Amino acid sequence: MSVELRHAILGLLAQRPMSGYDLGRVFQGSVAHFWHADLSQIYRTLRRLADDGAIDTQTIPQDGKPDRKVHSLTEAGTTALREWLASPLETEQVKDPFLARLFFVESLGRDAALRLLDERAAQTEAVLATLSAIDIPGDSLRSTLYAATRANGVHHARAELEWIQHVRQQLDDTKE
Amino acid sequence: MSVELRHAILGLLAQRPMSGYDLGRVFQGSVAHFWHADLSQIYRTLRRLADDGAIDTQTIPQDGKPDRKVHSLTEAGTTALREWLASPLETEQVKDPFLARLFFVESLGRDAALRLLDERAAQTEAVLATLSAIDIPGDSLRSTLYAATRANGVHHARAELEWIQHVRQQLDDTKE
DNA sequence: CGCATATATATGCGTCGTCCACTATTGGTC
DNA sequence: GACCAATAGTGGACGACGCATATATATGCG
Repeated sequence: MSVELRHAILGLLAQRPMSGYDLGRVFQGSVAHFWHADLSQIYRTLRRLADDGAIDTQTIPQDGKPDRKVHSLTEAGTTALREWLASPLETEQVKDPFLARLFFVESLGRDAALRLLDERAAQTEAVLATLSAIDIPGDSLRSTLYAATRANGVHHARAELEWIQHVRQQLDDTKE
Repeated sequence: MSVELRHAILGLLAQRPMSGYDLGRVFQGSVAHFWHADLSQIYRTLRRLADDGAIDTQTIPQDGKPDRKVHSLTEAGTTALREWLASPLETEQVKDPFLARLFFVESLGRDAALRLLDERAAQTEAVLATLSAIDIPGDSLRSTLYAATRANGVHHARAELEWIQHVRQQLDDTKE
């Protein structure tokens, strides 16, 4: 729930100072499998972080392009990040559009449910391929944890495929 | 993304006509493992569905309590539901606060990461216990699909626990 | 030459969603 | 008797978010 983008930005800036545009590329790239954010939202959040004194901004003039504003954590920002990291885990409120659809597809009958599962299986295979493609080098703590976030997706994708097989069997036993 | 609460409400009303308050209890209860919604949001969405002519409202006077407004699908509502169910699956944009935390907890060191995993494991065990507790009776298509939505949570909870074990081992091999 | 794309930041609009408060009554607990 | 929860619905405030658009320039493609 509570203002996660703020924390994600603090976390990224703790790793290295960056501009809003840089953050946008990171959210589109390396961390896209666990977080994403719109550029306009990033800039708005950066402004609020600056207002709260959590980040320092250094303006680097460039010719041709607009000024680069490189943001880095202040002491207050570092403290805020640590507080978030140390706070107890909230139980996440689930919203799973696919499961909702599977549940409600009942009104279209068994075959529609099976087709939906096929579609989901294909989608999951694609995700699995994407996540497996990259092998993360290095044995630093950071790269180990980064690899872990990707491995999480792999484990869940496999679980999803196994579950789909399970449901297919259940549906085969269901008359109608 | 796109206006899922509308569709979830259409789906529930297709199963049986209900009041907004009833919907609230369903979102807090039987479907809470894949969707939830605030009462005020439910009432607002019902109003918009009524404006769009997707639902019919029958007011049933009660003594003592406010009138019950029982909503049911119109033909237009049924069509809208079917269209949603038949539309192609969108690839869901992931936002996983836990994975974000795990990635950024790097700045607190290896022990903090291990503690976070412990917390997650406990949380996941609790979810697993809740989901496993209920055995769904019946072999109708609806109850099979409902059981499937719960089984999904079980499969993923187990995958999460396996993944945690995997990450613990990786961290043991990581110096620092 | 025009058009698309990348770099870089920012504003505005509208929706969605959460929290809180309020109305009104019945029934149960301390 | 006072307080709280459940039933049933309504309304406001506010934040988070996504999409479109604006600005300004450089490079590359056909």
